[in-house]
This record gives sequence, structure tokens and C-alpha cells, in this order.
Amino acid sequence: MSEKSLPKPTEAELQLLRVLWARGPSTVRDIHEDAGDEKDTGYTTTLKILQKMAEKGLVRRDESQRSHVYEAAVEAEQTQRQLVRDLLHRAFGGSSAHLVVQALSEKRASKEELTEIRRILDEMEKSAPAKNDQETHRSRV
Amino acid sequence: MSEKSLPKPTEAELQLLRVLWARGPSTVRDIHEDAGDEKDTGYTTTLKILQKMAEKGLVRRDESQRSHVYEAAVEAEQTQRQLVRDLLHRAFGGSSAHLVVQALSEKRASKEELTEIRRILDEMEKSAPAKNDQETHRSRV
DNA sequence: CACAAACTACGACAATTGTCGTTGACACAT
DNA sequence: ATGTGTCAACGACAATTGTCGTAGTTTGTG
Repeated sequence: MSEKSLPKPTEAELQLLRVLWARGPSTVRDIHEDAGDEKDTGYTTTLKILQKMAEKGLVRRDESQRSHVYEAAVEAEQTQRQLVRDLLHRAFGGSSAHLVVQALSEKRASKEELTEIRRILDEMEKSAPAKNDQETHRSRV
Repeated sequence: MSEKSLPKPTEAELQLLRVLWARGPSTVRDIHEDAGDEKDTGYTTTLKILQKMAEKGLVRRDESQRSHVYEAAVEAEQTQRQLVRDLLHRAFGGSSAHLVVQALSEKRASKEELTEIRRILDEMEKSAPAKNDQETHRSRV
């Protein structure tokens, strides 16, 4: 109900979100340096993207300090789910099974992960027999 | 080895690829009308996107007829895998298990699909204990 | 105080994407 | 042969994205 369905983050935005999810509230400087491991871009670029993100509501900004502190306004899980849903419809015609198969064949999961997945499957099959239920946002994991 | 790693299809391009995968070689007119179910855009828009795709190598074009015939130059599976890989790294830090969990919690798979997934898991766990094997492109499904 | 460093804000810019409208060629039916 | 309709090609256009450079302000140090 209260899912505002914020705009889908772009490539660069997602990268900064990942930094924020890992670090928690941070200054532009810190975000920029953390993100810089994978990318080589100017400081003002990072700043500008964060400003855009603030406009869009993807991050919150605390301006009480001279160096503004940014914080993710969207949760990792929610965003990931949004991206998965998007890909699901755009590329897989809604078949989550196909997506799962491709994901697994793309990068082998560890033994623990496979067990975890199996556990989820069990749970699923138990709780909801065959309904195509849409209210399945239990947010497990 | 012979994977040219073609450019990632954009939103609109992917939509047309889906039509081509379903229909096989088709004229612009047919592609446009099939795609038009979900979208309402002009004929020349579809044409232009197909031309761009031909330049990029995403589709092949047969110009022997007055109405050119387009055909997908990339396979569905390969492209889907590419998109999954992309999302995997961009949003999930490479953890396919997390992606799988989100995919399953996003849209409930049918009982048959769950069984299918389980079968794949079995196969996986059996064939390759824990290696991060890259040659797992058996193209099942 | 004066100067250097760090920070935000703002505008500029090229590249990409999706969208049309127009034009010129071609084909077919009257 | 003339006109009607279909088609590919091309240019134009707005919107978005990622990228900087510069200006102006604040902070801190000598």
C-alpha cells in the first residue's frame, strides 16, 4: 500500500546506492571515494548525481553540517525486488522460473546458498499450494 | 569463445527482440503490430529501432524483398543470461542466491516450475560440488 | 587578516534514446 | 498512366544521463 514506487535508479545511481547501503549515512567525499574503487570519475559528478537522487527521493540529505550527509531513502531489498520485477517482465515474460534458472547457471551459488534456496522452496510450496498469490511480500532474508 | 558480447539491448530493443524470438523472421509491419499490443507508437519508430539494432548487430536484415525481413541475431537465452549477469553485479554484488530469492518472492512460480527449479538444484549439487564452473551452459529449458 | 582548501550550486556539453514527420522510391489496381 | 498506398531512409527533436568546469561560500591555518 505505502509503496511509493520511486523511480528506477539508473546505473550510476545504483552504484551510489550500493555504497550507501553498505556504509550507511555518509558524506559525498566518502561516498565518492568508496565508489571510486570501481570507477574513475570526478568529485562533482558524484555530487551532482547525489543531488539528482535527492530530488527524486532516492536519498535523504542532512544539510545541518557543512558537508552534507546523504542516506539511502530506499531499502536495498525493495529496490532489488523492483529491479528483478522489471527484468522479469521485460526479458522473461514474467516467468520467474526461467529467470532463476538463468541466474543459477550464470554464477554457481555456494553449497550454503543452494541449501538456503531449497529451504525457501520448501516454505513456498508448503504455505501456498498453487495460487498465483500477489501478496507474497513477506520480506524474508 | 565466439561470444562477441554484443551491446546490451535497451528497453525498446528488448521488446522487439521478444517479438522476434516469438515470431521468428518477420517484416517491420508484423513486428510493429505484434509489439503494438503493449505499446502505442508509430510505425517509423519501430522501423528506426530495428535499423539501429541491425547496425549494432542485434538483428540481421534480409533486404531481398521490398519489405525487409528482420531476424534476431542473438539468442534469447544468451541475452537473458547477459541481462541477469548484469543485474547480478550491478544490484546484488554477485550473489545469485539473493537474486533467486528476490525473484521467487516477487512472483510465485507454479508448482511445476518449483519442481523444475528443484531438479536443477539437484543437478547442480551433484555435478559440480562447489567449483565456480563457467562451462555450465547446457542450455536446458 | 589573508590565503588555501574543501564544499555546494549551477550551467554547459556530448552521447544516447525514443519519438515523429517528411521524402522519395516502388507496386498495384483502376 | 495515373493515383493510392506501402515502404525504407533520413533528419529533427525533446528528454535523460553522465561528465566536468567554474563560481561563490565557508572553514581553518598561518
